[in-house]
Amino acid sequence: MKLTISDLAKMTGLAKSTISGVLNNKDGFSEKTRQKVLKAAEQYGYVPNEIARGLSTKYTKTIGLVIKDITNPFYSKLTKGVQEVASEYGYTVFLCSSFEDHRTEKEQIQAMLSRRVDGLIVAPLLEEVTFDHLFDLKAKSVPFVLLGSVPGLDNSYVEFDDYDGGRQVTEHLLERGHRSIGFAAGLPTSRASRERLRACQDVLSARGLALRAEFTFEGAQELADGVEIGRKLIALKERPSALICFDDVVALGVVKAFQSEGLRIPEDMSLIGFDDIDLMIFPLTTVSIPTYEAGKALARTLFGRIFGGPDTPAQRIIFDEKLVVRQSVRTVTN
Amino acid sequence: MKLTISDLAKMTGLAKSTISGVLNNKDGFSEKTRQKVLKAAEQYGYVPNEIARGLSTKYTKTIGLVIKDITNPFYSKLTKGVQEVASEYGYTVFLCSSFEDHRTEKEQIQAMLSRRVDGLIVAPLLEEVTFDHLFDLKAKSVPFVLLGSVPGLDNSYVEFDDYDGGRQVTEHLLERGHRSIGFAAGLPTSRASRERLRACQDVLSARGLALRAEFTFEGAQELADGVEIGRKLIALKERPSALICFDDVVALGVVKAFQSEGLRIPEDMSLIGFDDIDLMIFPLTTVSIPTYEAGKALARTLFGRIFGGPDTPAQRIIFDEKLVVRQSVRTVTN
DNA sequence: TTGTAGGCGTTATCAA
DNA sequence: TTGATAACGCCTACAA
Repeated sequence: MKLTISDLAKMTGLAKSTISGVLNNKDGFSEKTRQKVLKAAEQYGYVPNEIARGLSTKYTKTIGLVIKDITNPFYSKLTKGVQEVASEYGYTVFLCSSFEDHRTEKEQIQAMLSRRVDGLIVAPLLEEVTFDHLFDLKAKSVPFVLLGSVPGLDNSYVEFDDYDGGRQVTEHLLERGHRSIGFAAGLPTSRASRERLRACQDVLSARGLALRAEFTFEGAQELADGVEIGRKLIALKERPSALICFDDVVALGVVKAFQSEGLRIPEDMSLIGFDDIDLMIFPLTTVSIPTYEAGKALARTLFGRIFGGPDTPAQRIIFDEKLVVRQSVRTVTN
Repeated sequence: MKLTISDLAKMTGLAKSTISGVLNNKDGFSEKTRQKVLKAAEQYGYVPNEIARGLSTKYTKTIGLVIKDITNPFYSKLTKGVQEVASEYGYTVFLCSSFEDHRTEKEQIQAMLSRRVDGLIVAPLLEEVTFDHLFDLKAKSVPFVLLGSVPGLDNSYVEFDDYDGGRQVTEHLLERGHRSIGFAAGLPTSRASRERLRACQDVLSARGLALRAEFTFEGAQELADGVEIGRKLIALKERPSALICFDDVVALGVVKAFQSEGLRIPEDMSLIGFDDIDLMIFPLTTVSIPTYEAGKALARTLFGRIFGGPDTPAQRIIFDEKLVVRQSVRTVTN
């Protein structure tokens, strides 16, 4: 059914190696045979079998991308960046979502490895247990790049300065006169969320302030979680004057909860998010994060390592986060 | 470096074929050797090479997914559905975006084919030129499932009843008293957009009404396009009393444009979208589309064909679109 | 400049 | 119940 190199050899009366050589642009062939081969390949619609090629060259022209959730704009933009660079290189990408499950993450990496990807991009879940599977990759000298650093692992990574982002939003709120600040943190598996929270706490405590337990939430991930948190806040006797949300999606949920109760942002509470997602019509003050660029950087770094070999020095690329002031934070005058 | 089946054979003193047989759960091996093999594989961390396996079995345990834009919630949800089913089957998915470019679509399909995917899911661009590459797939009897039917191509597909969705929204507007209706259509490559537009025109003309040229737009795809259309509408002396948008993203853009000019939806114009995307806090009347379910259906249908062989009858799965009434359409009383 | 032979890691076939 | 041996489709020496 499918045409192979041997078929072409028979048809042209040439040897397999000749066909292979011409098709791979090696030199040392007469113009005549070259044309003959090219014409035959074209004519019969020969499609090289990358699987077979991969088996013999050790390059599958394939990379794996393991993210948390493709449904989140943060990751879909990142994915877009990765894909564009990959296709520039003639590479195809395997996409897997870990869905915030640690075991799935491991299994997906295994699956990619058994498919002999040339490299991996992983947005690893942060968790207490272990990063063994990532250290394993390093030990096996599989090329990979991480989104976010892993302590003790000397490997290339791309990350955002989440701590600084957290600092910026907190200072912005302080400048606007807020003293009672809440925080809707993400899942414990999110490094970004942790860093932002930590920065917030640091900045506050430097001013002799602190997050109050009843204004601090955890595990916010989807819109629904934001709605839930919004409802809880509404039910409280006293509300923080401002809430920092782990990301825009969660913030949007809070907005939704407030709107449905006839409350308004920022009049009834100020609100800040992270990501600066496109699909935002609410004038949310947020922090822009160059996820698309990061996706490209991840891919470029990975290809650097794939083509550069195991001695390629580890890269650390850090993207800044930048406060984008809109109208969801009001100025408090005590 | 990497452990192969031959290595295991040497280590255990058994033959390659024995190792292979045990590992693939074939029967006809004594419990003793079986244990011996399993233990060795476990102990030395043997990972089968799917590439080699693929070369010999013709199954790569790999499917390809070609969509238009992963950044659009419509496709990211669909992708999620596909992925979940794929991983149930132990399959990994190649993701490619055509970015609305016909040539890219063809190339990506080629790339997947050369990687010998077991099957393909394609959300094809609609365009005048040709569907040759899809007919080719059929001719080569590559298993594939389409999102949306292609005229004359007898192949499995999953689609949404876009015509009916268009009908529903138009009738809803008529019921609410609207007579001057505008339409922001998507790219000409979108079948969904065409169908909705066609339905709208049909319903209107059945009532002796018609879309006016100055209220009809084309090529709307991103938020920015919606903003643009919103601005144009604002600049007009006369506006339609309601605008139907090809999708929620575009509708969101229109909302944004109106809001930034201090105009309000639905007071200054009614608005309707399609998709019912999650990240919506604006109470937009829209049409819900089960994209996640469609993704699952696409994958299930594809696996049916992959495992069922070439004689598997073509499936046609049609999902209903359902009007979701919120508050972006006002009642007009003449 | 071209052809031959062997190998990549696996599965499948057939003897033993 | 096990073990040789030949594919699978391609690439890469090396020989002609």
